[in-house]
Amino acid sequence: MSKVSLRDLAKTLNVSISTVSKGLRNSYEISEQTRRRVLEAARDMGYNPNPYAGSLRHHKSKTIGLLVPELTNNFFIQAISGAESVAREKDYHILIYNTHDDFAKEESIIRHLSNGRVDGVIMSLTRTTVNYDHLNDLILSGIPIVFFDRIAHEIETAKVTTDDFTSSFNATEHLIQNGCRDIAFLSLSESLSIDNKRKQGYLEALNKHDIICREDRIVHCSGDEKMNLERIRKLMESGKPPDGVFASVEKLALTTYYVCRELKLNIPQKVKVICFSNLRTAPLLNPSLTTITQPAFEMGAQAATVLFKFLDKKRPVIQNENIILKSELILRDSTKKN
Amino acid sequence: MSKVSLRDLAKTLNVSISTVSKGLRNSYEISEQTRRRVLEAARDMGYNPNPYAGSLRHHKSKTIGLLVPELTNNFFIQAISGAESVAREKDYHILIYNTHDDFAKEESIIRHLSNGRVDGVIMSLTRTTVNYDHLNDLILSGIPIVFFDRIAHEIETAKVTTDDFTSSFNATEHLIQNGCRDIAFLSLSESLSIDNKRKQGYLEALNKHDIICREDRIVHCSGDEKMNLERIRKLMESGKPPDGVFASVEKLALTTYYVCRELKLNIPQKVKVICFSNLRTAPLLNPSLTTITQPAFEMGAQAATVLFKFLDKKRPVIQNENIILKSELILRDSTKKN
DNA sequence: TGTATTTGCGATAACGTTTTCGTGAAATTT
DNA sequence: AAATTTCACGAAAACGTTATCGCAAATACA
Repeated sequence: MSKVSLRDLAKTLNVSISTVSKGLRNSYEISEQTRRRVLEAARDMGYNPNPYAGSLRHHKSKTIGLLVPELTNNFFIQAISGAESVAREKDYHILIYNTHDDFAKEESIIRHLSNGRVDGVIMSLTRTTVNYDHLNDLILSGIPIVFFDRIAHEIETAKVTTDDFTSSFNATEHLIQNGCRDIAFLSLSESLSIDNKRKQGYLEALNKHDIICREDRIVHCSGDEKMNLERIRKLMESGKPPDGVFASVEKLALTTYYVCRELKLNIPQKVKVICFSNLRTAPLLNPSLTTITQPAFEMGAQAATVLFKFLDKKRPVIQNENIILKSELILRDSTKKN
Repeated sequence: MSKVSLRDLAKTLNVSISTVSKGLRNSYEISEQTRRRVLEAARDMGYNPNPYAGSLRHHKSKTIGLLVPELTNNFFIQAISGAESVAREKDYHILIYNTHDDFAKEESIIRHLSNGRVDGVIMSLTRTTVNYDHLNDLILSGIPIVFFDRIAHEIETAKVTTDDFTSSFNATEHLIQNGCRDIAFLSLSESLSIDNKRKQGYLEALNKHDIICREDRIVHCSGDEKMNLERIRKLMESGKPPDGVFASVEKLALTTYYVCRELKLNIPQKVKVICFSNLRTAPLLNPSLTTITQPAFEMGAQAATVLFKFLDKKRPVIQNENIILKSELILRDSTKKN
C-alpha cells in the first residue's frame, strides 16, 4: 500500500516509464495489448498518480481557492457548498481560507496564492478591503478571480451578486407599507459596494415615500459584536426608538432581537425587523423573521461555473461580467402590520 | 508579475540556482553578503516559491484534507473553523470535502487522497459508513487520520468526541425531572457510534427512573428530509404522542418544531423538546430550544492540533487516543416544566 | 527484392525545488 | 613554506510526471 509510481509499474511490466504513462492516458502510440497490461497492473498495484508531479509539469493544480470573510455564516457556507458541488463535478479541489473579515489576512492569503497553488480564486471581500493591489497582482500573475456578493467593482472580471438595490428598496417599502415611518438601517461597512447598494435602495424607498432620512438612523456597525450590541442598544433605548429596523446582514438582525427582548420592545408591534439572511430557522424564531434571502448556493455554484469556463481555456483572463441573481423577500411575523 | 523562479533569480544575480536556494533558506554555506543580495532580489522580483515543486521533493504537501458529511450544519462548520484556525497558525492549507453523508463518496474521496495530495486527514464519518477498508488503506499508505465526533472506534488513531453518553443521560433525566414519562428518541443512524452512545444514555436514564422504553419510541431517521418529516409526523399525530422528544441532531429537532406547529402541539406544554445542537439562534426560537451544545470549534481545533503534533514527527503513525470534551446542557423554554 | 511508410516503444528533457557532493581559493595551522 | 582546514559557491541528481523526438521493426507499396 505504500506509494507506487510509474517507475514501479514500468519495472514490473518490463517496459519504459513513458510506455506506462502513455498506456494510462490511452495514447494512440500504444498497442491495445500493452495498454491493457498497463491498465491492469495499475489497478492491481493500486497506482494513484502523484498530483504534484503533474501540477509541476502542467502549471495546473486542479485546485481553486475559496476566500470568505467568515465561515460561521449561513450565507457563505451555502455559497461554499454550491461552489464545492460544481468543483467536484469538474474534479477540482477546493482550498478554503477564512479571512476573518481582516484586510491584512486577505492580502496575505492572496499574495501567497500567486505561486500556482491554485488555478483560480473565488472570493468575497473583507468588510474593510479598500485597496485592490493584491487582487490585481494576482490576476496579473495569471490567476483569475471571480467575486461573489462582496465584489470589487473596480476589477474587471466576473462578479456574481444579487439585486441588492431592488430588494433593499422593496424591503424598505414593505416596512413603510406596514406602517413604519422611522426606519433605521444597520450597515456593516462603508466601503463595501453591496452595503452601499443596500443603503441606496433603502434611501430611495424613503425618498419615494417622502420620509426624511435622519442621519443618526444609519448605524455603522463593525466586526466587533460587543460594540454592535452597544450601538444597537443605544439606537433602541433612546426616548423615541425607530419603528422599523432594516439590517444589512443577518447577525445584526439577531442582535436587534436580543436588544428588543432586553428592552421589552415588542416585535413587530413596537418595532418591525427585516434583514438579509439565509437562516434556516427564520420561520421558527420568536417572532418569525422576515428576510431577504439570497440564493447563496446558486451564487457559489455560478461563480464556480464561470471560473471553470475560463480555466478550460488556455488563456484564462476573465472578461467583465455581472451575473445578477434574484433575492427573495419572504414575509413573516417580524414585519406584520399592527 | 508573471511567475519568477529560482532560475530567474539566479540569472539576474549571476549566481547558481543552488546559491539562490540556499541563500533564501539561510544556509550557513552562503556568505552574509550574497545572502542579502539574494533576499533583496527575491523581494524586489516578487519571488514566491512554487509549492508543488517543494512537495514533490519532500513528499510533504503542507495540506490536510477535511471531510465532513455536510457543510450546511453549524456543528461541522464550527469544527472546520476550529481546524482552520490551527492550520493557519501552522501554515497548513485545508482541502475541504463534502461527503454528503454518502458512503460511496467518502470512499472515493479517501481513495483519491492516498497519492500525497494531503499529509493527513481530519474527518467525521458518513451516516452509513460500515466498512473501514478505505480508511485503513489510507493510513497504511502513510497518511494519518484523526476523527472527530463521528468516529470509527475500530481504527487505532486519535479521536475527538464529546461525552455523548453522559450528556444524553443528563438530557433525558432533565426531561424526566420536568415531567416527561413518554420520551421519544430521534436517531440519525444505527451504525454511527455517537448515535448509539446517545441512545444508550437515553435508555439508561429511562431505566434509572423505571420508565419502560417502548420500541416504537425510537424513530430511525435518515438523510432524506421528507421521509424524516413523515416519520416524525407519524410519531406525533398518533392518539397518544410522546410528551418528550430527544433529537440526536439539530435538524431533527427543527423538523419536530415544524411538525408540532402543524399539529398545534404546544411546546413545551404538550411536548418538550431537547437536542444536540450548535444553533446560534436556539435562544431566539419559539419557544427557545433547550440544547446540548458541543464545543465544536474546540473539537476541530483539537483534532488539528493532534494531527499536527504527529505530522511534525518523521513517521506519522498516530497512536490510539480518545480526547473527550464536555458538552454543555443549556436549559431553555422548550423543556420548561408545566 | 528494395524502398517508403507505419507502428510501437524507449530515451530524454522539462517542470521548480532541495540537497549532497565536489572544488578552488582563502585562511589557518604546523 | 608546506600542509591542512575552512569558506563560499556550483554541478548535478532527485522527486513523479508528461511530451517530444528518435529509432528499430513491421508492414505496405512498387
